[in-house]
Amino acid sequence: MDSPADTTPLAALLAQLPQPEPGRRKGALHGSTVARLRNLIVTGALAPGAKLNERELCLQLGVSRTPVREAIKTLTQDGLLRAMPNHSSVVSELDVGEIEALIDVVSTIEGLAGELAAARASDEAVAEIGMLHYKMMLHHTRDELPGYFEANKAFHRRIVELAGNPVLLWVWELLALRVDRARYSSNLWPKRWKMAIQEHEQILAALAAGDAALASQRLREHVRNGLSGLVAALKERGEAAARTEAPTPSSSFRP
Amino acid sequence: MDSPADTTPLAALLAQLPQPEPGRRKGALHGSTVARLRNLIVTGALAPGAKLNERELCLQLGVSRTPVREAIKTLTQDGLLRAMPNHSSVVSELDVGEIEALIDVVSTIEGLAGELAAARASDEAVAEIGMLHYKMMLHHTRDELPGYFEANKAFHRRIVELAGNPVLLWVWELLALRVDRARYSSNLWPKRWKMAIQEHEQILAALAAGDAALASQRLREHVRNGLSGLVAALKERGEAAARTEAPTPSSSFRP
DNA sequence: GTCCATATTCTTGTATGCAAGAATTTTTCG
DNA sequence: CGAAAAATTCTTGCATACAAGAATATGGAC
Repeated sequence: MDSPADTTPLAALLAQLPQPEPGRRKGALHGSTVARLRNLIVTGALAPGAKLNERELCLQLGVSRTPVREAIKTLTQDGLLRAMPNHSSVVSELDVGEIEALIDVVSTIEGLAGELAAARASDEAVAEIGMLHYKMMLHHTRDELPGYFEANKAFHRRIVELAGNPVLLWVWELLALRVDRARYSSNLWPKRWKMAIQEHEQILAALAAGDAALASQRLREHVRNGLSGLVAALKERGEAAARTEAPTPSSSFRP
Repeated sequence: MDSPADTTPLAALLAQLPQPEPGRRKGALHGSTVARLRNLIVTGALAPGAKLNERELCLQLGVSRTPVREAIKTLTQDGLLRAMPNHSSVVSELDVGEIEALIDVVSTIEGLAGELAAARASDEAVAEIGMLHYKMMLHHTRDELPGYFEANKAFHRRIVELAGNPVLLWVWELLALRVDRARYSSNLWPKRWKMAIQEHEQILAALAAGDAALASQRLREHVRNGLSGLVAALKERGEAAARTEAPTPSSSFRP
């Protein structure tokens, strides 16, 4: 029955795909499985709405169902998957409404981070954050989008860390997952990157001056502006896709 | 006599122990196990610092290791447990520092909720929240502490729901877990309950007036006051406990 | 040919087995 | 008698087996 290649295309993929680790120690599978599966979702390799077949994932990831199921549970809690009992888990939809909801929450959280961070910002910390800012600009000049995203995220993260509030950092990281996913889903250079760089510099200035209210306000608005731009880009792209796409049988109506 | 034993000693024990649910349908074990274990932690039946032995928990909860392990993973993500690879999970310490960190975050989140809710508050919604407020007062007059906590939480939750932002509600629920745990750990009537009731009424007034800025500020301060009082009570009690006894943390508890 | 009932297959939920690493006890040597 | 080392036991991490429910295919009646 199991003739070569054709019957099990997954098995072929299996051999090429990155196995967990050759020198796998014992307690490492859960964490790495979560990370790899999360990456598949955040980067869009697993598209929103995709059904997750556990057995298939086991083959893809080269592990048994136990760590896969644990990872699914974890990512469901993080809001990246949706689960219904006795049904396959599904990659949660990335609707614009959720990103709009994110705007208020993330901007508020980062505003708080700026407020707390400004009160504790040493010269060294400000210099470090400034370094991340310049790193981001460097990636921009090189036209390296992933590096740009990464440095931008590090810039924000460092400010949240500087706030010195572990609960705040915890919440921020949960939110950052969804923000990352939204960014990847557009995979576009922010139209307002020039403005963003200016805003970063103003945030740095407020932090350096220890002006909590100003840092808070500027971070809040910077985040709001950035995510709003993202929403606009997604809406644009969504409309473009709707125009060009083949006619869908069921729910086709015109605005 | 329990002579045979060797083959399946657990099976015999399982029959007597409280089963999760007689009419157990298939997909229900994970959720109920999480809920029961979480309850043990939040209420303090599993004390901070207690080590969780999976096999023991299986016996106590009457399920196999799989759902128990899933529940442990879930609660670890929620911050109620701490896990180290190849070691038993431990109920996370409820240190005052974390509650102090919670103050900034929860007050900010609820402040945002108040702001958004005020803009959307219908008369009906305000009336419903007012009802919850009176329910809380009723429980106070009856000296029913759990009911008081519950109604208080419902009051706050309803406002967050009213904000109409699912991400905000998600974050609030995660934070509320930790707040609940802190409250249970004191298990005391708030000293400032009278003030709290006044503040609730002022919040209601701001919501009814649709004054977003005022509702936001009042909620923020109300939450900050309440949690600060909780911290004060815990510090007081911690000092009292340190004076009188040398407690021994243990993993054993009684059903 | 279509629709409904039934049977088969597939997928998830739960339990259990086995091995690696940690904890504990026992043994051995100074 | 004490301490280090070895062995036993215990606990977790991962894999797999089995069962219940859902999805899909098959067959029959109209």
